[in-house]
Amino acid sequence: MDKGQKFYITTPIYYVNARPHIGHAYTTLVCDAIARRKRMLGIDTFFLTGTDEHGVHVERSATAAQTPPQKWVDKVSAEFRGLFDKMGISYDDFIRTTEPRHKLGAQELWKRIQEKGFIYKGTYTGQYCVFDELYVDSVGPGAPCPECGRPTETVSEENYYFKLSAFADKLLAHYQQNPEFIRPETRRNEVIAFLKTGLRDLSISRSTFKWGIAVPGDPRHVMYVWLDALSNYCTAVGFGAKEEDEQKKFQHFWPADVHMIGKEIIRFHCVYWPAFLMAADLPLPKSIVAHGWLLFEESKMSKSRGNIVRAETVIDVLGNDALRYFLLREIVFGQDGSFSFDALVQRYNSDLANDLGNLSSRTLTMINRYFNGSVPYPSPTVARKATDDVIKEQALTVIQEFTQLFDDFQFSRALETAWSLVGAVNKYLVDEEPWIVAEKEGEENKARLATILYTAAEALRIVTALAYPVLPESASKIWNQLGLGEISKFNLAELKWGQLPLGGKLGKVEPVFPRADKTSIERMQQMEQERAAQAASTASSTATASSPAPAGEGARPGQPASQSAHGPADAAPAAKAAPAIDGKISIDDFLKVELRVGQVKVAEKVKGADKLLRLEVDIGTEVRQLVAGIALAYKPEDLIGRKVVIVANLQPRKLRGLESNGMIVAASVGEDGKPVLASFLEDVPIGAKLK
RNA sequence: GGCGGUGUAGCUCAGGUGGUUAGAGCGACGGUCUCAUAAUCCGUAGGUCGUAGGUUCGAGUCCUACCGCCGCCA
Repeated sequence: MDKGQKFYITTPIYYVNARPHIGHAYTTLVCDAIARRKRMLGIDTFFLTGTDEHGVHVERSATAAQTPPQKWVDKVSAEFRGLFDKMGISYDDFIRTTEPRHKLGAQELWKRIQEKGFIYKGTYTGQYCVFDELYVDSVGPGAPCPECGRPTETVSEENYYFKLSAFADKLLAHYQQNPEFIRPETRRNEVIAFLKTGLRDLSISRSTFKWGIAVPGDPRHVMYVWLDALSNYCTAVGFGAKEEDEQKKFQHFWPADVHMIGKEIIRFHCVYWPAFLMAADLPLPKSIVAHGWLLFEESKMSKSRGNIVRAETVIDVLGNDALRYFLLREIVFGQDGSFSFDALVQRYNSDLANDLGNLSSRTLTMINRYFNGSVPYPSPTVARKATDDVIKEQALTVIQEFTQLFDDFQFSRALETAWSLVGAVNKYLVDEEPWIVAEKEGEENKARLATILYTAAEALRIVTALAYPVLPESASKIWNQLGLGEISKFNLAELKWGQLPLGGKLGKVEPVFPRADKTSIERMQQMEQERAAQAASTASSTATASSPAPAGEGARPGQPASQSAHGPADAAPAAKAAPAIDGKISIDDFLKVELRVGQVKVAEKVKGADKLLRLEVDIGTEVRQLVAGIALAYKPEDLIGRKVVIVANLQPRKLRGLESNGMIVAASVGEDGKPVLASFLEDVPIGAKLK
């Protein structure tokens, strides 16, 4: 088992029709953390990511931008790669579906499936959704796509089909026999439910556009993007290659151990992909893990609301590790999670700066001060107390629990466990008061001090080793400060208590996580605004063919950000972000509205309208007639003499034949929107302007 | 509409097979120490466990209905 043990993990390949954002970063950094941990455990690990570059979208976008498709995809692919490099993602390979090695491999896969007799030619006449690249046979001509709501086109095409229907039973049996195949379980259940309704054959070629991989033996057709894209998992490790070492690589790494995906592409990965592989007589991946979406919280504080947040923003202000830690700690893996700058900074400060960073700082500083920067010798007997062993025992427990949880994709809980040790050591230091012990004379006290600081430093080392996959940059720094050299060379499988070399010299001690102040949130928000504005201006000049649905009454507060591949959520983020940047208006916009205090002089019901009141309101300069829909909430007699706030410069409007010159300001309360008039605690003069 | 999930303190979440005063972290408030990154540590803060019924000696934990949110149904 251990001989030749390998681990092959993949991200989805990202569709180049969208710009990289924090959702892509999330998927990728989760895989990175897993890959780093596996490597640290001494496992031969291969971590793949890349870009998906074919399809009609790309062809149209490139055309619209008057750019050759290849040039277009080169540019966006480089953006993805640039982001991942900036993030320090430790991918072993970055595959692009426009590379020759991929094309050859994808065609090879096609040929194998064909040889086994699972491909046939058929004709499809009906509706086609260009955006989703899907045949939607459930709707008639002129109907919108049930998937994305965009108009469908009527097409009649001769295509190649894949005999997907032949695999329903086999797939079901596979799910049943391999409960780990689809994770989490709720997704597995969905797939099973889907499968039980039966499978129809799948059209796997297109002849209406050219930007794709030619179907072997029939260059009039290109391969269906998903067949093309999915095969990357094989082609990247050498499938279909002529070179012997590439073939060996495939033998070694295939099947993949984990395909990490977003929940929107489950069907493609859990149904189509294994069916393709079965048809080609290739081994199936060990497991397909679907995470949730990253949503952008509608902040109750109504602070702001970034639409699409770029990972770069967070990285530039707080660093890579802050982003990694936040996403892995805050979000329950598998579920949707929300991202906000507030939560990010809070997490950063409390967990990283205050807890871990400060623990490191205080412990190492004391070793520097009291022991000249050499790891002190703990006393085996005299100066030993039970509290020391409690820390040791807890550390051992944490190693176990962390391992179990992390390997079960429960990153959040794994980190929680690790941090329980951080907390325990901080408390241990307060309880043992090494700074007091240091002031006392005598060998025994000296030995006691040594034991305390050794215990703290050793616990710190263990947390650091465990946290490395999540916090590669900072863990390396702490490791260095502990005087331990290159952390990635450490074998995590051997992690146990007592490995901190006695007498070892500490490195230079300095803060690893400087506290973030309030301005960091503002800085990030500002960067987002600038980027969004910039994107909006470029987007207008290079508008893509598939423009997203209009924002309508504002994008729903839960835009998925973890789009991975051809899903419907692929609308260009730039355009989506543009209209409302972050829902804020300028002060000038606000000042356009003239709000004044007025006093109600006359109030009476409007005949024939049970909700309307006719009001005469004194606003200092004049008495205005207003018609307001507040009759259900206020009696006319209760209003007379009352001071209210009105919008004074609203265009006049006629209601029930009465001209209304302004609007009364009221809160809308409850489900039925009951109006509650705005008022003041202090007395205010009539005509006062609000600003 | 069908199937599935979910609704627990301000926030994010724990709460096998029903059983004393419903938990944690963060935030808030008060206090403490001083080695440390205005950090640590301690204490407090009173959440009808979505709503209404039901089963039971006893339900957050089982059942029913309803409400809300979410997902899947090519």
